Amino acid sequence: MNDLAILGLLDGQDLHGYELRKRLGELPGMRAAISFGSLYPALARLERDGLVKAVTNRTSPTPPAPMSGSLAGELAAFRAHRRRNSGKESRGSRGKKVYGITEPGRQRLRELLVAPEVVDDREFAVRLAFCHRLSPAERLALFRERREELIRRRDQQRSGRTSQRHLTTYLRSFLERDTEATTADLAWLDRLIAAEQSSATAGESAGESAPSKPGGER
Amino acid sequence: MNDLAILGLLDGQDLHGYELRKRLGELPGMRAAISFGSLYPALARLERDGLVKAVTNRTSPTPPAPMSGSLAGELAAFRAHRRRNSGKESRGSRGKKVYGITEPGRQRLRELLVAPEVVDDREFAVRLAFCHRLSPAERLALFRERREELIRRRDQQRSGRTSQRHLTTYLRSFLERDTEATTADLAWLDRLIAAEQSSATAGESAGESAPSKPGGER
DNA sequence: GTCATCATGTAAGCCGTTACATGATTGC
DNA sequence: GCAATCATGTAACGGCTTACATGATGAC
Repeated sequence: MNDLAILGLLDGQDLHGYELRKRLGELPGMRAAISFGSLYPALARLERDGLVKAVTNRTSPTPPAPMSGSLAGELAAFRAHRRRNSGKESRGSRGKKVYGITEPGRQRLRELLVAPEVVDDREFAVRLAFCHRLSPAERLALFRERREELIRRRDQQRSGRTSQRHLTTYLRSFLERDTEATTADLAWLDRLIAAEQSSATAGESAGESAPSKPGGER
Repeated sequence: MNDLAILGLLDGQDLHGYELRKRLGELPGMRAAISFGSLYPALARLERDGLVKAVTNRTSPTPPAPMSGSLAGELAAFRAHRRRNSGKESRGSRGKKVYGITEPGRQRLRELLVAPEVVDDREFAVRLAFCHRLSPAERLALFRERREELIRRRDQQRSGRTSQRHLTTYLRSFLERDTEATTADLAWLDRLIAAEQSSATAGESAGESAPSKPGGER
């Protein structure tokens, strides 16, 4: 799941590890940000496999940081950089190691997005965050797979409630709420699928498969 | 979390590992049953620490298995048992190792139930399954802690939605549904807390702290 | 007598965490 | 200069999974 999230974020823009971790934490389904002890080795592995590569720290298309006019700081960093080693390696102007996704990385991202179902709810949330990289058909398949998982779960809850031996009131109440939540999730998913289908049909007649988003990428 | 679930289940009745695993899987919040490679070492550790102990396989107060009148089987098992070693060790009539909780184990269970908050949703579900072992005050504290966590989460969702950069429609839609779910969870929890408080008050006036269970003393 | 299931364990390996070590940058 | 924060890593450790090994029981 971490690989998926890392590649997904880097597909949007180049980032260095420290920043990447913050974004990872903001992603829905990634409640707690992963630790550096996990992130850096993961990045190293991805780089080794050629899925990401370190790039020079040219200003990103959409600079996320305030970049608060610290010209003096930039210059000092530049001097420091030259002091250490002049231009060798792909480290940015501040010693930050900025990563970008490669073409094999993008391919891998799509693979991970369409990979066989997983039961984990958080995994679905992460996939959803990057599913705009999929084709309409693949996206629909992802949604339908999720739908089947939720239906499976709801049925299990229903059958389980009757077969269950002596439940406490607390647990019974919880299970009711749980079923309710699953039902609501299912309704939401159905709306999502319906919207997707109609936009796919619209795209068909228009000759393009663009989601209903103005100013979409590309 | 596994320790909590194991101790909680054993507090209800004596069980052997194989059966325990099945029950663990049925517990809400324990979507996938843990593996044997995790369970047996855990049980060994708990036994070493004196929190559970192996007991002889006397018939449980509430026999869960069909116990389908296999008298011949029982006898054969008894013979097999005698063949191997006569009465040494606390193994039941079939080689099954049936565990029961000890007094220190019960104490540990209560410790785990009231232990400081965790963000994991599944952990709360497991605690809820066994919270009837807590005093009304402790239970209320558990609920309130959970409530604060949910409120924290909802506020974060609200602030996050505005600060978030370029969200895809998919993610935006998901976040809306997520907030909705959190709100509904919160409402449910509030009902639970209200019910708990009224039953506590009722118990107070009656001189006892009994939950609202029919058949309880006045 | 053989196969599925019940039942208990061990070993190797993956993946993630905490703790530690190091150094640059910036504000005061 | 000093502290806080940014930034990158390594090492030790823990927990869980898969795969493997073993054997009893019960159905046919």
